[in-house]
Amino acid sequence: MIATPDRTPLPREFFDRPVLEVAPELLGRILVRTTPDGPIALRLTEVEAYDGQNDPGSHAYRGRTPRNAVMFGAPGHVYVYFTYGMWHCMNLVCGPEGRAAAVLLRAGEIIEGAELARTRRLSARNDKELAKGPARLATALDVDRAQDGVDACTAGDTPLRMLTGTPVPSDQVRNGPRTGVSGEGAVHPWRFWVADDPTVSPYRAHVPRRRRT
DNA sequence: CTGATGATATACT
DNA sequence: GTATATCATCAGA
Repeated sequence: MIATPDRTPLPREFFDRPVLEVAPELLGRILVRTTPDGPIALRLTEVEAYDGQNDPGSHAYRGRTPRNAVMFGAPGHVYVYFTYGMWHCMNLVCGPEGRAAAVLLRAGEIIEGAELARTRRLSARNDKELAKGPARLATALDVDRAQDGVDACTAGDTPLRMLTGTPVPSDQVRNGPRTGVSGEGAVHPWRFWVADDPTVSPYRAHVPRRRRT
């Protein structure tokens, strides 16, 4: 039989721990996005850990900027960045204030509100592709810089909330190098995903782009 | 299936 | 000026 997912919000203490502990435990949790048209719920299947303290791959590695300021704040808040001139990606801040660690939400399964997600993901050929990739996930959930800094742990009228869901047993968690990360940051196997899950994004090693003519 | 390309904000040299 | 925590689309095998 299939257990009913726990709809209790994740407490802030869950996020106030080392990011490498939090990241694998986020798999199987449920992210709820409240929109004017109704809720969209996503079961997380793939994440990556970024640690601003020691990690050259992290946006916070070289210090605070207007873009990454939320990473330096309290755990359990949402950090959203805009990249490649077109896309948004969504993170959850971990560790104590000042630590600047976060988990990038890379992929998931839409378990509620798929009809709303489809209207924002017209190029998706099936529902497994709705949130297969970090920018696709943010697009499907209608997340952009307007949600930067939102608290995902409060019970009020928040646009985004993390619920307990059904944690994935550790023997079902796989890990490997992070996608698209270059240099020394690429050696860390800090990408975590659910074994054999069809909504996990394909791995792509980082390739520097040749410059335009 | 693979590889090339354009879209161009943000941070950095 | 160059690189990037990406994706959609196209050409070709």
